[in-house]
Amino acid sequence: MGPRERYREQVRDEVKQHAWEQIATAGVAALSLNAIAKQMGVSGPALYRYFANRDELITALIRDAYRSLADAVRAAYDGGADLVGLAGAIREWALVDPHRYLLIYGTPVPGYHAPADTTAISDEVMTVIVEAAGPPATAVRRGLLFWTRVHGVLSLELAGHFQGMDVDPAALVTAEVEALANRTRQ
Amino acid sequence: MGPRERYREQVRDEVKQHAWEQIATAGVAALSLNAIAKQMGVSGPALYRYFANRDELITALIRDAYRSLADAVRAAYDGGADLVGLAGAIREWALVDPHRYLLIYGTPVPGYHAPADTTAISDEVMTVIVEAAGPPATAVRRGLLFWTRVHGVLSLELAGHFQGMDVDPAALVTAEVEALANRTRQ
DNA sequence: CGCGTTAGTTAGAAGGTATAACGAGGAGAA
DNA sequence: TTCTCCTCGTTATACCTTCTAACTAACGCG
Repeated sequence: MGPRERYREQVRDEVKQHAWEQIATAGVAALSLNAIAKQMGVSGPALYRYFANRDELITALIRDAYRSLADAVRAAYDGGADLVGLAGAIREWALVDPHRYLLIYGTPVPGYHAPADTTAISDEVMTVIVEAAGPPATAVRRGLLFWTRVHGVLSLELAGHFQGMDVDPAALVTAEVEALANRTRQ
Repeated sequence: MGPRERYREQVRDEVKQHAWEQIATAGVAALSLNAIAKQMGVSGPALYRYFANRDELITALIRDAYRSLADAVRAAYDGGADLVGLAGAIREWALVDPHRYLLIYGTPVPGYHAPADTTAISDEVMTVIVEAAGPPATAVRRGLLFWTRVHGVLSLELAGHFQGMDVDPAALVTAEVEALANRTRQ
């Protein structure tokens, strides 16, 4: 990789870093290429050398978010976590930057279709979950239920729908996953 | 109510109707006062007589959405539906216009805080669910779990995350709610 | 050393929210 | 009935956004 490409990657990373800061404070809707350019001390159109348009930047961010989540889940599993531990790891990851979680699992951007490689990373997460969800006969089913239950609590928590409701989200997630592990009927 | 106010309400309703059409096709992010004005054959600024800004329009839409959901849930309950029936009614309501459900339970608009009356309607929904979730001792808990489970499946379904995954969302919701009704441990 | 790619610039189109200032007309009061 | 005032819709404008086009400067590569 020559110096040209290296510089290019460096700038792309810097753009994404600023983008994450904007998303963390005001959500993806407020993401502005112009504002990022201003922060970086360049003119607006300069960024179009690095990202064809706003969607391509968001796609890159989504890919990175999936990658980060997959790594976190994989690390927890390799560290010996069971389903409850996995759920905790996912929740911790989400709480670090709620908008990052919502970028993946929140309201989809209209007209946006995830490229194949992001769905591949998504499958990677699911694979780990299913692996942790044994016994094999019902692992896929249990993995699916794990996913919907954790997401059910987590997305409502992140969206602030538990506000003033005397709910302990961490305990709720744990209880839901434990109930999943101990139940007899599907 | 004089003719002035009546006309005012009429125009507000017309604006909201166009707004729903836009949201249904392109999501709330693409909601444009300007485009609505064009559709109605008036200039852009004319609409600011009826809605102080874009946020106020969205607030009105959210209120209407909550109202509609509460009515649907209430109607199902009065029609003799149990928890499974209620879940089905909620899902049906959501599928009629996915963006309407996501407007309420999807990624929150940054900086937006729901006014008290919308949370009151939201409580109304919860009250019906808890009523249907008896016995009283664990009704609140079961109502909460009902909510998180149904939302978990529904939001993933609406966001298209089950695409190509061989999942029957309707059966999944039913199974989750039934498991909730038949389980012994919390 | 020079050629060619690449980065960054300014200008500008198209479209968005929102405010200000102005003219026209209907509702309601005298 | 007439007069007054409020409300509505208009245009003009400021400022924001994404994104394209055309040009210049500079840097890496052969």
